[in-house]
Formats: sequence, C-alpha cells, structure tokens
Amino acid sequence: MNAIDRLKNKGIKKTAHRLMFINILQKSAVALTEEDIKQDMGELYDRITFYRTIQTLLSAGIIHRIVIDNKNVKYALSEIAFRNHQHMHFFCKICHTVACIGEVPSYDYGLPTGYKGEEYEVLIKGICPNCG
Amino acid sequence: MNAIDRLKNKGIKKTAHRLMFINILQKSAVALTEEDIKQDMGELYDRITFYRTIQTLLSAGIIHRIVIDNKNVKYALSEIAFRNHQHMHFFCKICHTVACIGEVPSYDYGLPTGYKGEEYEVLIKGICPNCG
DNA sequence: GTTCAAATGAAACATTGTTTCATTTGCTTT
DNA sequence: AAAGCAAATGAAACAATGTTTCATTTGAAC
Ligand SMILES: [Mn+2]
Ligand SMILES: [Mn+2]
Ligand SMILES: [Zn+2]
Ligand SMILES: [Zn+2]
Repeated sequence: MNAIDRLKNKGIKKTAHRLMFINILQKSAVALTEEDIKQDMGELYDRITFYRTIQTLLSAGIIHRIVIDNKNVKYALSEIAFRNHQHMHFFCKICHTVACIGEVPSYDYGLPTGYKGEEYEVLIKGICPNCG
Repeated sequence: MNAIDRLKNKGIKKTAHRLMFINILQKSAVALTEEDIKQDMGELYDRITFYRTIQTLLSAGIIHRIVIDNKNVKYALSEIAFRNHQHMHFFCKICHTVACIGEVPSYDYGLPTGYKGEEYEVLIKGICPNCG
C-alpha cells in the first residue's frame, strides 16, 4: 500500500511531512531512527512538525516504535502482514540495525500463577546477515 | 546478599547514595522507576549523583534497566538466580508494574537465514495478580 | 473558489541528559 | 589514629529532547 492510501485509510490529512515520513520508511528494509529519517528529509525537516508527525502516525497505527534500550529507538511501518500478529524484532549488536522479523511463536512461556499474559514481545539480539 | 557486599564484590566504593539505592531495590518485589527510588531516598536525593549512581551500578552489573517503552523505564537488582540466564519481564497494562519473572524458554524462535541470535529478551504484557 | 478545521513552524518553556570543577568522602598506607 | 590520594559529590552550567502556545498556512469538503 502506498503512503497516500495509508493516510486516507485512517482518515487523516495527507501532508508533505507525513507522506515523506512514510515513504522513507517504505523504502527501507530495516527500522530507522529519528536521525535517519531526519537526514533523508533534508529541507523539509522541522523539529516540531517531526515530533508531531511521529505522534500522529503512531496513534494512527501506521508506524510502530521499537524501543531496544535508552539509546536505540527505531520506527518501522506497521505492515499489513503483521497487523494482527505480534512480530519479533532483531537487533544487531554490531551495526545496531533493527529488523522486524517473523511472528512470535505461541509457545508456553510459563507465567507464574496469577499473571495473565496478553501480548508477548520478543527481541532477539545478535549478529545480522550483513555483519556475520 | 546485602548492599555492602554487592559493592565490595565489584570493588567499588560504598557510598551513602549507592547503599540506599541498592537497599531500596532490595526491599521491593517489583522493578522501580527513577521517581520511585527518588521518593524513597528523600533528603539524600541529588539529581546529578543519582544519574551517576545509576550509571555506576548498571556498568557494575549490580542492577539492570528494563525499558518497556518511552514512558516506562524501571530498575531492578541483578539477582544471583538470574545472573547467567536471560529472564523474562512482565508489564502490567493496568498498574504498570514490572516484575522479573522466570527464565526465557529456549524454544526455537525461528530466525530468518543469516541471523545469529545470541540473547533472547521476552517481555510479556498483561494483567498482574494484583490487578486481575 | 469559499470555508473551516487541522497542520505548520516559530517561539518559548519544561524536562532530562551530561560535563566541568572545586570540595568532600572513603579507603589505603603509614 | 592521622595522612595521603583517588574517587565521589554537588553546584553550576550547558546540551539535547520533549511539549505547549499561537499566529499563519494548508488540505479537504462543499
Ligand atoms: Mn516491527
Ligand atoms: Mn529483570
Ligand atoms: Zn549488523
Ligand atoms: Zn497490575
């Protein structure tokens, strides 16, 4: 699905910032940092609008935020393939690349009594194909 | 193990701040936010020292940081029981409590070709015993 | 094209992260 | 117990990031 349709789908206005933001993510095989996206935006970048664009796209569910730790926060499109399934993330310890990978296996994670698990997030850290 | 021994173990000086920080975590069954710990510290709290205490204790491996998302970052002691095993974390969607729970199951998580997984982090979101 | 709500971007303010440096503290050696 | 020294502290200042306000511009519906 293209950027315009993604916005139309959610009933939010198509603006230059939003379209460019989505298009940049769309072209990337991996999740991107704010800095990555900002660099790609060039001229059009504005700190405040950028901040609000992220909020808008996040709450519309068009993108998702992947928080690895304090120093690594990335954004990726919420792909249709993944929409209703939890998916895993891979973090490369060398190049710090983050990729959305397959579905979370529905194994028994063995919660202690009394806990009700609803969402299972799996983050795998290791070496990516590029760095291996 | 008590706070003094934890510091002595790592060969770092025992100071009022560090001891209090560790003792506060030690008394808690769940992971705590900076704000939680700050509140418990009272008088002794200082923003800058606090910042450095976290860094020191983190890099000594005495505590670990659990990043749920942008708005939920918590700290917990690195328990001996967990030292060499990855352990899972549980996040309660209602009260936002975070708890360190059992080991990460060593199932096959099914990485795409080329990826080498080394650490597996599992974060389960749901309802805790208190809120259920 | 007109209209109106929503988005923008400048400015200002708030919060958090980090460094610098003079002073104090904890620990080792006498 | 006292001296000596490296490490820790806390005040200050600076940097980066988050957030609100408001006048202006823009997008979409009519
Ligand atoms: Mn993802
Ligand atoms: Mn833990
Ligand atoms: Zn890599
Ligand atoms: Zn709860």
